[in-house]
Amino acid sequence: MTDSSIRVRFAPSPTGHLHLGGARTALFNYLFARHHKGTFVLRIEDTDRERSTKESIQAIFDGLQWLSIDWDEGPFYQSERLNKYNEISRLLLESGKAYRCYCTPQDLEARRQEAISKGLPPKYDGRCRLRSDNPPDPFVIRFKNTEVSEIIVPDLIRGPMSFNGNLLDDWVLVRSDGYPTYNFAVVVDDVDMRISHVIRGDDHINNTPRQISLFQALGAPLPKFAHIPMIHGADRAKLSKRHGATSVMAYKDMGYLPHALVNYIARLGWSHKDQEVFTRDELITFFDLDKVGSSPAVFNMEKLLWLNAQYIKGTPSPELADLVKPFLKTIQSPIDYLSSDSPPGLAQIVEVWKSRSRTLLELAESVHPFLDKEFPYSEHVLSMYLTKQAIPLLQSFASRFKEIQDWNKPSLEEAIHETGKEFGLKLSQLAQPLRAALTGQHVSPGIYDVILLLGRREVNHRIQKAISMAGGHT
RNA sequence: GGUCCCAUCGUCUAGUGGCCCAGGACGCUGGCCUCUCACGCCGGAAACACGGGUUCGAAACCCGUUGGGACCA
Repeated sequence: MTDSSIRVRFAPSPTGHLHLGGARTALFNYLFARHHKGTFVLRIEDTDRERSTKESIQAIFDGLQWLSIDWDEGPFYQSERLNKYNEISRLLLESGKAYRCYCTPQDLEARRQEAISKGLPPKYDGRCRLRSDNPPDPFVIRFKNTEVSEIIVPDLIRGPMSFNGNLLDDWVLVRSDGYPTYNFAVVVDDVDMRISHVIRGDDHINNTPRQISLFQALGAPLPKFAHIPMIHGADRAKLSKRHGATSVMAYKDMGYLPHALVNYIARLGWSHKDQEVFTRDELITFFDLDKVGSSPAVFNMEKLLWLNAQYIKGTPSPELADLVKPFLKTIQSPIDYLSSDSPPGLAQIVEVWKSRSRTLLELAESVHPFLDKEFPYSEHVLSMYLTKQAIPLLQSFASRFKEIQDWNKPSLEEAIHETGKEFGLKLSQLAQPLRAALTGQHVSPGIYDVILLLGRREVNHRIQKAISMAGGHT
């Protein structure tokens, strides 16, 4: 059941990757459509032949798909709708609402400079308006703008915005190569696709008065406008490449979960009471334009990281194991287990690490020593724990572990406890050298988890190796 | 330069004239938990850009200033 009156669109130009700002615009359109049971249209604005690429179109699809932002109609390509624009421009020409202009770019530029030097606004003077001849020279088609003193842009987010109508000129609808200009194609399509709400970045605000006058010339009903604020970098300028990763897919590669990213960008400019974490259904249920703010937001990686950690913790370990697989480093020397030790599954290893990882990349890094006999020892571990003094302790662990019949937590606890008694050391003084020997790091999950995961044979190997490293170190 | 937009803790935000000497979240920080590190839990520091109005009352409404941003060229 869709309410046919609500129709929105996401209309990216395929001139690069899908960036965070675009993704959020897409998301807001998507959420608005889903919330109101309307229709979400995807339209590719590829009339800029120089800059539009097939790769960019694919990048948009990939990004939206990864974020699970699906659309109902399209993708429509403006490059395939040239006939439509021609038809409309011909209609406009015939009804006298547009005219051919034969002024050359050079003339225009000269007149523009002149106007600027006289302190006048550099608008087209309309000199071709009255031309009735139709020479075979190149021409553009201009909109015959009817001057009004004021144009009001009604906006759902900011309220009415007032523009000085005298500053609008007879702008170009169709270029000399027959291609529509951005403002022309947008309006033709929004009318044709019966778009009810135009939700887009506020970098389009200044285009809106022109578009409104075209809607009116076309006798089409005005859609409702909602200009959402930009996402800025830390320097408060519009997010761009120099702010680092802005491509949605870069976040995939960095080990972010798509729902965490969606959750994060949803909360940039929009809020629902004090809630921070939302399921997709909650987003759809709670989202509406009246809760979208009007001031720009600064992108903050720390908060995204926190949200991602929340989502990682909340993901069932078997599922997380599948997600982390593409991030796993190549295993040089797989751990071999005794037949009595059942090799742990990736999910079990992930389980003990997921509250300690903020990204899948971190998770993969952490998990690696549990899959590979080859793992690095940190400097800190080498100098602090794998020293000559640690050798007797490690030897004691080795021999006590050898005695253990059933390789389980109670037996291990007892063995470690006995070792502690022997050396007069507390658990905290025992666990660190052992952890160092077993993982090469001074932080890890609980020591019993580590021991159980590695299995009897590997634990013994690692202790022996640590002993020899300690002997050769100092 | 012109046009337009924006302005609550460092950051994301709640706040729609009295519930606000401003609430939540990230980050920072003190503590608890504890074999380490996380997680979790409890606490803390931290903001209404400024100046005028309007009003019995202003973070909220109006005007101006300042600051930031976007678009156009």
